[in-house]
Amino acid sequence: MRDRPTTPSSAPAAQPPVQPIDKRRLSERIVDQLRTGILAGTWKPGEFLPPERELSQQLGVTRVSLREALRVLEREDLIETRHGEGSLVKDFMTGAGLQILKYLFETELPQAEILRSALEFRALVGTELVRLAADRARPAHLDALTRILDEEAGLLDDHAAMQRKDFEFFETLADASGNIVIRLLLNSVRQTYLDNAGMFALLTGEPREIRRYHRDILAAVRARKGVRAARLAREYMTLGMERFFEREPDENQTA
Amino acid sequence: MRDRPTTPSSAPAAQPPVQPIDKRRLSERIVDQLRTGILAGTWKPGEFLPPERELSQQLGVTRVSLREALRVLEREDLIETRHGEGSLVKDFMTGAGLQILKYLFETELPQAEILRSALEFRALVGTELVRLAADRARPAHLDALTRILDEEAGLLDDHAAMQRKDFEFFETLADASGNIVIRLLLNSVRQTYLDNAGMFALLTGEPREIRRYHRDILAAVRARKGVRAARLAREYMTLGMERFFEREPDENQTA
DNA sequence: AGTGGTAAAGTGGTCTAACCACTAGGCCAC
DNA sequence: GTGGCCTAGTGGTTAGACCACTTTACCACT
Repeated sequence: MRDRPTTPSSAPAAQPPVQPIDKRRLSERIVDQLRTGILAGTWKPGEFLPPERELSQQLGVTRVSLREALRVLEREDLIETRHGEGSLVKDFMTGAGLQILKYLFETELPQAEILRSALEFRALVGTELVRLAADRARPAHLDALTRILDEEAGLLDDHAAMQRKDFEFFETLADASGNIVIRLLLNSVRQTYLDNAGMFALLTGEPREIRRYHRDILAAVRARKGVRAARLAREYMTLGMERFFEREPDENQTA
Repeated sequence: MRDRPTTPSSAPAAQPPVQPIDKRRLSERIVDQLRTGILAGTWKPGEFLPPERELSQQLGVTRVSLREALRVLEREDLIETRHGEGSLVKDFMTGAGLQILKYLFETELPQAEILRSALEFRALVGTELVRLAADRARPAHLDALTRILDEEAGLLDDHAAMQRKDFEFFETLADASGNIVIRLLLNSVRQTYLDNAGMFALLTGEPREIRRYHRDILAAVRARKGVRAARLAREYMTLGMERFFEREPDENQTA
C-alpha cells in the first residue's frame, strides 16, 4: 500500500475533526442513564422506578427496549422487578457486586476512599496470588510470563500500554495460581482497571520500574521462592499507595 | 386462631404433598437453560448461538422474551451479541466474573478444584479483611458484631442458620474494614456461599466452634490486635481445608 | 371476628407482526 | 485497488394488544 495524502495514521493520532457516533443499542444507553440515576440517588433504595409505560414514554423508547435495560439492571442487583408492583430500587452497597466498581469510579464523589480501597485490595490480592503462583506455576505459565516480559521491552515509552501489560501479567499469574476464583475475580475488575488505567498509571510508577518488578517477581516465581515473590509483589503494589496517601499506622506484618 | 385439622406447620416441615410452581419469568428460565448449555459446552467459545428467530421458536417463546434473556447473558459476559451477525459465545474463564461461580458449583464436574479455590480464596480474603477491620472498626461496627454474636447463641442447633450468621459476621467485618471493594466482593459471592451453605457447613465445623472463633476474633478486633485477629481468622478459615484436603506443601508465613 | 369471593385499578409479562439497520459476500464499474 | 451496489441473513426497534399478578375495597357468608 502506497502512501497517500491523508491524515497520518501512525504515531499518537491527533484528535480527528469529527465526533464518533454512538452505535450502542438503545437498551445500553438506557441502562447507563438509569444506573447513573440510581448511583447518584435520583431514585433511592426502597423506592420504585416509574411504571414501565410511563418511563418508556419519558425516554422516548418502547417498553421492549426499556425492559431489556431493566433485565440488565436487575442482573446488576441495582433493581428488583416485581410482577404487579413495579421495579424496586435496591441498596447497591449491600447488594451489587464488583461489576459496579467501574461506575463508582465514574460517578461517586468521595473518590479518594474508593481509590484507596481499590489500591489496598489490589495489593492484598496481588500479594497472595503471587504467593500461590510461586507454589504452583507450571512451565506453560512461566513461558507465558516470559513472553509478556519480552513484549514489555518494546513498550517502555507507552505508559498506557504498559499498564495493560501489567494487568495481563497478573492475569497470567492468576492462571498459574491454580485458583479459579481468583481468576474470575480478575475478570470482574478488569474493566474497572483498564478504564482507569490512566489514573493507576500515575500511581504505579514508570514503565521501567514496572518491568523491573515484573522481572524480579517472575524470577522468584520460577525459583519457587513464594515468600520472596510475595514480598516483591507487595512492595510493588504498595508503591502507589505510599505515593498518594499519608502512610497510615500500619501494623501489617505480612512478610 | 384455633387449632385446625391441617398439616402441622411448626417444626421442620415435612415435604408437602404438592410441587411448588415455577413462577419465574420466561426470560429467567431461558437464561438458566442457555447458561447451562454454555458452561457445559453445548455451544463453545467462538461459536454463534442459533439466530434469534430460530432459537426462540425452538424454545417456544417470542423473540422478545429470548432477547431479555440474551441481555442478561451478555451482562454476565457469557455471550456477545453483534448486530447483523449473531450472538457469539465467549470463553467464560477469561471473561466472566465472580457471579458465575454459583453456577460452576452447580454444573462443572471437577468440583474439587472449584471448592478448593473457593476455600482458599475465602481464607485469603477473610484473613486480610479481619486485619483491616481491627485497624479501623468503629463503635457502631463493634456493636453490630456483638449483636450478631448474641443472636448466634440461640442458633447453636441450627447449622444452616449458623452458616448464614457466619457470612453476616464477615460482612459486618467488611463494613468495619472501611474497604468498599471488599464490601462489594462479599456481595458478589454471597449467593454462591448461601446456596452452598450446606456444603460449607460440612467444612467449617460445629456451630459452637464457629461461635467460639467469632467471639475470639471480635475480642481481638475490639482490642485492635490486628495481628492476633488475622491469625485467628486464618486458623478459623483453614480448618475446613485441613479437614478435606491433604495439606499441601505450604510455605505461607502470613502470621 | 374471621373467612373467602368479587371486582376494579394499576403494573409487569408475553405475544404478534411488521419494519429498520447492520454485516458479509459477490459482482461490477471505474 | 477502490467504491458502489445488490442480496441474504441476522440483530434492533416499533406498535398495539392481551394476559397475569398485586393491592385495595367491598361484600357475603359463617
